[in-house]
Amino acid sequence: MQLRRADVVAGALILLDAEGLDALTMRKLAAQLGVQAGGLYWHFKNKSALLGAMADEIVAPLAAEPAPGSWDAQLTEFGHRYRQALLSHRDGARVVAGTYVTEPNTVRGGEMIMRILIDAGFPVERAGWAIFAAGYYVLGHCIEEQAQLTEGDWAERGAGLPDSALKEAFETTIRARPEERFAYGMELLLDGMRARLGEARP
Amino acid sequence: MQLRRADVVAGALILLDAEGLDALTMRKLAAQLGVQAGGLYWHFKNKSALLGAMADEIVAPLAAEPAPGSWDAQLTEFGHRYRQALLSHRDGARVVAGTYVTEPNTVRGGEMIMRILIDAGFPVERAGWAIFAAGYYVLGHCIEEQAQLTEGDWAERGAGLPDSALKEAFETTIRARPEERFAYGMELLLDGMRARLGEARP
DNA sequence: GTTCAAGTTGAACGGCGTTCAAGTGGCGCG
DNA sequence: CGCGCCACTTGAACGCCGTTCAACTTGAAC
Repeated sequence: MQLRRADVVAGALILLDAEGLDALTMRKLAAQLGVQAGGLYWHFKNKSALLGAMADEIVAPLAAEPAPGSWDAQLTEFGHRYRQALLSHRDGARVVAGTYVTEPNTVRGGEMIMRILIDAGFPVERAGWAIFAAGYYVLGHCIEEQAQLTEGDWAERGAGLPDSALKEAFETTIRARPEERFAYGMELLLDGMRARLGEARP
Repeated sequence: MQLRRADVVAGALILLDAEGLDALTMRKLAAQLGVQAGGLYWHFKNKSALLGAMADEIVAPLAAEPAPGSWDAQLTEFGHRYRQALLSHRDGARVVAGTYVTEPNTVRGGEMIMRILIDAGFPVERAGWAIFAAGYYVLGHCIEEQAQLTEGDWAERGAGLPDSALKEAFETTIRARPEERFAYGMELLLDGMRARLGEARP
């Protein structure tokens, strides 16, 4: 029974969910697929190409059309879809952050969201900047959200802090409902975009 | 001649600047310090503790008092200081992103910026959320900025894209003056914070 | 049934982080 | 001044990693 490229990616995502990114090894993946490690290099030129294919798979939901509505509602929906996609696999955010892909889903998603902002009235350049900014925010937020799941030692980290507003903020922040916290940051950026659009200086 | 903890960190930062994060190896660092690799483990329990100490050193400029002024001017200044600190060492942003530190400079910087937002009228929780959001943005932006320096292959990446608004945005975005692009994203977030403060629903 | 490319093996290479018993050197104390 | 001790270093090993490559096997097309 021979492997296809897609089988390797699927197997890699299963292993990722089971053991996390740090334990995702070419040898372990090969073993799970019933194959020797070297054989994987026929399908992917190296590990990072494999991770790129995994990232594109993770991000696949972004290639779907957004629901009709105002540009800011669509952008919000997009942000939440992005977050959900990243959270749908263990360490998904780190996988996506570590690769720079020009594969189909990533590209389609990017085009979709660009169109939303351009139609709303942003010049191409500003639309690009705003999307990159939002992308950094979502990725950073999700990386931290997933780090919390993996290591149970956030309390320990907080314990290293002296008493201060920082400590209080740290503790309430990491205990907050992540969904709500995520939406807040998203709204901050959206307020900024709305303000600039309203004043015709986007 | 024996080593001190601080000598190890200093040597590590020199090696980082010379060869980048991926080539920062315990063996290479030891060689540069005129020592065997195992010896480093007397000073740091493992590599990630060393990276944590490096991160705190990189971020040291954030422990300084901000110049007097309005809260939003101070926050802007802080963001730019953060960016400059990250850019001041090769791969500095990746080093800082990969660690979670409770060391002195990191803590002092965090307390400083919390105070700015709280004095401006944000409830502690919202101040924390806003700062985390801004932090993700700065880190993400700088990681990308530094990736550009290291690999000269952005053009090649763009070439993989089909013609579209995305391609145009991609190309103009990555060629833009990074300082200007950075400031734009920063302003987006600040607009959001100002809006929420003005309407008394922070 | 033969052919031939697609796919796999198995072994090796060099490098990594980390551990640890054994050694050494500098410093304070008597 | 000399001694002892402990902070620091050695040197070698362990187990893991990504990657390479010549040799082998398979399976489908003719």
